[in-house]
Amino acid sequence: MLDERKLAVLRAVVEDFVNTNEPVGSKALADRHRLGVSPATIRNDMVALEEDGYITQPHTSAGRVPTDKGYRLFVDRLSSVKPLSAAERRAIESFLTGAVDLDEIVARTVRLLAQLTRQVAIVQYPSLTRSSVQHVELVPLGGPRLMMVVITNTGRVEQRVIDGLGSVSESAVNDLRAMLNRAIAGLPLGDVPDAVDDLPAQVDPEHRHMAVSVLSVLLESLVERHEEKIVLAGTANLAAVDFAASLRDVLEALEENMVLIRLLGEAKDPSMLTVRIGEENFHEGLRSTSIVSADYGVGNQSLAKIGVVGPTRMDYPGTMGAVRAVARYVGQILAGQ
Amino acid sequence: MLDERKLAVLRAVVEDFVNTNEPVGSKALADRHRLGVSPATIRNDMVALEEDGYITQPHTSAGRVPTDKGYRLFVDRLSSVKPLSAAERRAIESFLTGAVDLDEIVARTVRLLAQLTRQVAIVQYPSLTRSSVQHVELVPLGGPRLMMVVITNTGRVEQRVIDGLGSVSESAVNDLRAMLNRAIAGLPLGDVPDAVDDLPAQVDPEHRHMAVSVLSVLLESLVERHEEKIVLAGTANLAAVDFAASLRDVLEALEENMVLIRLLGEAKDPSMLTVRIGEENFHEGLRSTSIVSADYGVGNQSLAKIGVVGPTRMDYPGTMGAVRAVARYVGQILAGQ
DNA sequence: ATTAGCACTGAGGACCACGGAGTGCCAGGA
DNA sequence: TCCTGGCACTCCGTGGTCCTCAGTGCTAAT
Repeated sequence: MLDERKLAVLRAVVEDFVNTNEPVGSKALADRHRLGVSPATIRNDMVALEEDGYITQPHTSAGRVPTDKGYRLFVDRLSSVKPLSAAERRAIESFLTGAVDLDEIVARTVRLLAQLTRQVAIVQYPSLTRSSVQHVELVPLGGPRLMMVVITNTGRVEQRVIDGLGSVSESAVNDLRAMLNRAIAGLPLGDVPDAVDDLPAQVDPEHRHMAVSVLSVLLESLVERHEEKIVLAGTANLAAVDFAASLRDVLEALEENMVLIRLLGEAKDPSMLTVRIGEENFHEGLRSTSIVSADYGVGNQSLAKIGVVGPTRMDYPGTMGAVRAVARYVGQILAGQ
Repeated sequence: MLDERKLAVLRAVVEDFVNTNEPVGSKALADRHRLGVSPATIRNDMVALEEDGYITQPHTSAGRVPTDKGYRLFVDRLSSVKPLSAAERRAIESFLTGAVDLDEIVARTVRLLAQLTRQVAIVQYPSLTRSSVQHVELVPLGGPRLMMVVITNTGRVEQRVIDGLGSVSESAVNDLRAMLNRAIAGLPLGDVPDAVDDLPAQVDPEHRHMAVSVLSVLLESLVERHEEKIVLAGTANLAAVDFAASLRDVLEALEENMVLIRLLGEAKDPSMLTVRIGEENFHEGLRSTSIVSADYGVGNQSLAKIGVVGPTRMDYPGTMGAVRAVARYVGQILAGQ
């Protein structure tokens, strides 16, 4: 069905269309690629490719354009991830070193990725679920209020104000803090709920109310919003593209964090690149975009995802190379923190 | 020069143009507004207004369009801030209550403002400079590393990892923490540098190195990035507008945080609304946008700014009303935290 | 199986005519 | 002196027509 040459034609169509953004015809293909056959032959192959749904004509007497299915085949079988140039790798390093805290690492990463790919970059904050508790701090704020700060081994800090505790004695807070840290310091966050289950029983009744309040806020802060935080950059790059869907729809989709999280989250295989093309995206506004995403993490442990959103007509090998490289470097930086 | 009627004409031109986005002619004005004079008279007034630079014709035989100068006069003298409807005020309240921490307050505020104005909203995080130190926490991370967490009275938390300290003894950390908090808890951040100046001298020589490192990181964290954090929402609303400058330029400007900070920062008068119109913005990409901004804070103390970016052709009274109302509510919420 | 040749198709650009909104100006009226 | 009705003019935008041209599908020859 699809012999070598037909695949070569498809590859050429994708590459040319990505470059020129114009339907590509048989003659142009014969000129620009060394396929060794005449335009007429290419036309015959194109008919076959079109029957199989890999390319399509916008209208009669126009060249061909890849379909989503065509891009899919291209990504799966006809292309390989393009490694970054030395200059690009140096850029990554100089860009990411010197970040002072997690916020800055994430902010720099997302700008970097947007710049490398000239598309919209997305970076998810390291998930709390897979990290572990470094330390819990309790700070009396005066009156009936207390601030709780949870520090994780991925550099992330969650804080909450706890109110309505009645009077808070300094020593009770100290006791509770010590007890808490004894119970959960070093534990993976997933194990925290079990570990604190019987703590209230160990607190003397006078302060049990406070302990219960603190624990409930602690548990809530760990489960509820654990993966919500996402940062974007490079939306200006969208303006250059003309989408089938309106630009507005795309921008709107990008502002809905939950959508983005689901998009990134559906990667099949950790530490692998995932590519979702056009119609494969469940979200209406993103039907004419493709998303390249990858996990990043420390060691084998995947902490979160990064990704790039662009038109289906994107440079897949280059984008995949950039995403993969940035994901690796971020992992290294986080490991060194 | 500019009698009452000419001003009324200018006001009508601005209002109609904002509504329709089309040059407005003398006949349309006479029909839609009760100016009590004929189109011919309006035409004469328009000529005067054009000579003075308040309106302009895109081309002969087209209606008139306000210039930046015209909008300026409209904002300064011809319009008043439009109070929000009861429904809108309810929306603000329900939207902002229930935020658990500063991040969420800011995130909700910016989305709210974007939604109310149907434009791009900007919210700056509360400045550290005007707030004071609530508490400083030092947490040994094991080995030569230490985490420092500074909590301010505006709910903001800054954290830093300090490395390369040699061995860190538990008791030395405890001493330093206590000393630090004695010295600076409750102080405005601006006073911190003076207050810690002579602290190293009080530490026994064995741990002085650690104290110096911690202090330098502390000072750096307070001054360096104090006002950098900014959040955007509603960029999708830009897609509906067609700018003189390209949309790309506007989006690019919005991604440069330093530009935004300067834009917001140039408000003349705290607690007042500031409006910068078109050419008044120093940034190239924002020459065809207007920016409405306001301070928010607790009591008389201004903590930071919020603002809205939209086309010069915007509903100034409505936008100003929304910005003012949201600024006030955020202040209240922060005060209650 | 490949290729050259050829007739056919449809999008897009150039050109043109025309309707209409809006203008400036002038002369007459309050 | 200020306002108004009337009028000729200007120019944009629209819609129609024509033409070019890139690209196609088909057929016959290699």
